[in-house]
Order: sequence, then C-alpha cells, then structure tokens
Amino acid sequence: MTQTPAKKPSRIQQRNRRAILDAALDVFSRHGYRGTTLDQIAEAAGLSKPNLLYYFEGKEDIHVTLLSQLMDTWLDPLVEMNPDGDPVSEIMAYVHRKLAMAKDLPRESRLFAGEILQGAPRIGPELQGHLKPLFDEKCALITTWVEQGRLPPLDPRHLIFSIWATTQHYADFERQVSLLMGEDEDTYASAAPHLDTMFRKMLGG
Amino acid sequence: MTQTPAKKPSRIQQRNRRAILDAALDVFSRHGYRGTTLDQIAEAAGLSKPNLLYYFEGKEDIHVTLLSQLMDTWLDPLVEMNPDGDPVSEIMAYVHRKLAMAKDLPRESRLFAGEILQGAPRIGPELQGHLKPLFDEKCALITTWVEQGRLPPLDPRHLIFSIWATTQHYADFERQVSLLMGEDEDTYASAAPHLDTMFRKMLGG
DNA sequence: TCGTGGATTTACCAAATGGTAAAATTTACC
DNA sequence: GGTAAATTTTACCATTTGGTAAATCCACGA
Repeated sequence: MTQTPAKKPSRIQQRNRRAILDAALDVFSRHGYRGTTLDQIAEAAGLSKPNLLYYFEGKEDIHVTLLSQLMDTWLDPLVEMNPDGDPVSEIMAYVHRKLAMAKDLPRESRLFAGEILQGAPRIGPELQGHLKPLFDEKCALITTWVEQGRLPPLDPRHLIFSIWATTQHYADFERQVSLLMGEDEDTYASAAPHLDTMFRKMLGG
Repeated sequence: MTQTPAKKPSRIQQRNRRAILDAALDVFSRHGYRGTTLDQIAEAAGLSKPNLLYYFEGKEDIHVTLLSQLMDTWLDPLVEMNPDGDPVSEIMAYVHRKLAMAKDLPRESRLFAGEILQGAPRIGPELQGHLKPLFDEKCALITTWVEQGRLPPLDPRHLIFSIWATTQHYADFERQVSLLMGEDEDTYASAAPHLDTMFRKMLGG
C-alpha cells in the first residue's frame, strides 16, 4: 500500500492551506494560470514563497486543488434539480440558483471559465468523471418530462447550455457588463426578472 | 508633427505581418496573453523571434493590434441591425449572425473572451470608445420598438447580454460543449433552432 | 551590375519565475 | 524545561522569456 498516512492536519496546516487557496483563487481568477506567479499568491496569503511550497507541491498543485474542491460546489445547483418536482418550477429554480451563484461566487466562476476557455488542460478528466454523468442524467430527466408532455419539445442539452451561458455571463464578463450597465447599478437585480421571463416563456409551451 | 510617415508597406511587410497576426491569434486564443510566448508565435508564423520584433514593437503590440482589428468584425453583426426593419426579424437575424460568427471565428471569440475575463486590461478604452456607443444606440432602438408596442416589454440590455452569452458560449466553452455533446455531432446545427425558438418566444409577446 | 535600404539571423542579456537546500525558529508534547 | 517534530526563513539556482545590438543577407531600382 503506497497510501499517504494522512494524519489529521494541525491547526496551522488548516489555517495556512485555507489562506493559500483563498489567495490563489483571487489571483488565478484575475490573471489566469500562466498570468499568476507564486510570489503574488504568497504575498496575498501573507506567506513567503518557500513557505507556500511547504504546503503545496507546486503551482499546478494549488490550481488543481482549487478546481477540484470547487467542482462540487459548482455542480450542486444542478444536483438539486428534483425529478419529483414540477418541471417548470424545478428548472426555473435551477436558473435562479445558478444566477445567485454567479453573483456570490464570481471568482470561482471566472476560474472555471478560464480553465475551460483554454481547453481544460488541468481538469479535463474531472469534467469527464463528474460533470458528464450528471449532465447526462439531468438531460434524460428533462427528456422524460418532455415525453410526458409536461414541457414543450426542446433539446435539453441546449437548454442547459443556455442557462449556463446566460447566468455565468454576469460573472465571467463582469467587466464588460459593468462598463455597459454603469458601475453602480445592481446588475443582478434586473437580470433576474429578465432571465425568469425568458426561460419561463421557453418552458411555457 | 510627430506622425509616422507610414509609407505603403511592401509585399513582404504585408505577408509577414499577416502571418504573424494569424499565428498570434491562434496561440493567444489557445493559451491567453501571459500563457503565450513570442517563441511560440514566431514558430507558428515561420519566423525567428527577432524577426517578429522587426514587425511589431513587442508582445503587447501584437496583442493590441489583433484586438483592435477584430473589434470592427466583432461589432459588425450588431451594426447591421436595421432600425427600419421588422423588430423581431431584425433581432432574430442578429442572433443567427452572432451564432454564425461563433462558429466561423471561434479563435476570435476566445481571444476576446480571455481579454474580458481578465478585466480587459488592454482593450478597456476601445470598449468604451466603440462598443459602448453602439450598445447604447441599439438599446435605445429596441426601447423605441418596445414603446411602439412592436415588442413585448423587456430590458434591451439584458436581451443583448443573453444573445451574446448564448451564442459565444459555443465558441468560448467549446471544449466543455464538445465533451458533453460528443465530438462528432454538429453542435451548431442543433443550437440554431434551439436559440431561434428561445428568442422568438421571448420576443413573441 | 552595383549599391542601398529593407529584411533576417546570430549572439546575446537582464529580469522574472518556479523551485530547492539547509539553516533557523517555533510549536507541541512529555 | 527540554526535545523532537513541525514550520518558517535565508540564500540560492536553472530555466524561461521578452527584448536588443550588430552583423549579414538579399531584393530591387538606377
């Protein structure tokens, strides 16, 4: 057995690993993987660079750890879509959960966007392993809803893509959005009813 | 006057500048600004690195030149939206032009996406100067259409955001999309009717 | 064909960057 | 309080990378 013993981490370990990951999320999401330096992360975390590397094996290790940990949070809104609920309500609730996520976790959204944009070089397998099965499952669910006549005919895959695209847009392209909307306006407050109307009409029949 | 004389470029100048910009578009769109090296661009363009720098002042110069040249192409579909046409037809035509653009120019789409994602550090002014006025103009147009009762009440800004998001999604997140749809399937062929239905219902009243 | 200016290569360089070795310091536990 | 382990710092290093200087090559018009 070549398994790490994995003793429980000390208080210091916990605190510093958290600080590093939070700092790294901040920097990675703003500058991308290659645009981020270990020095930047170290400074943001309040540690020295060699001290970073005491907690993580290297830059890539930090990045992959972040992405992996985020994956669950990220997929959670979709997981919660309930097969026993009302189709329209379930999908609309999903839309609003996803929009709330873009609002509350914009750094996470941008981190993922950057990774996918560049071809998912470091989380491709994770996508295959976690996202794909969940996606297929929910597509099948929506398809049965359509077959039961509880939703109008539609392609569940593109529906989901549209939900992802429209909600994450506000986080991923925040710069552009705020530039066009005006800095002070509450973008999400007006986006919610718009998306609600749009998808409700789409599902209404 | 401190203006460059700007004699007409020689045949070699034209050929090489084109080759460099095309190579740079390829590499920048795949690896982002910081993830791209001059050596990569040089190799892709079939030139030596110092030779690159004979044609451009530096890495940033290449990047900015690319983005600036692309801006016009990028905004063109929106420019074409005709105030004198039928509102629904005009907007739907815009949706399809934008989708075609994502299909035909995915590298350009990803180049822009990467730049915006990181806060538009190099084309912020260009966005302000070109995109913003056009956006405001078209928003005003759509608003008059709504006021004339030719469109249902809606927020033109979020409508445009939704169009951008859903169409560019297929280029920017191509990796994820192809992973979830299956590599061989013609994604755009099935995306077109989906988006057509969705936005038509949105505009239908 | 010859000379000139444009184009290209060769040989570099300084700074940035990911990472390491080992000494020094702190912490936890007896 | 002492000691062993965990943590942090100091001092480095090799590679990568954007960029430059100067020599060389070459196309083209007179």
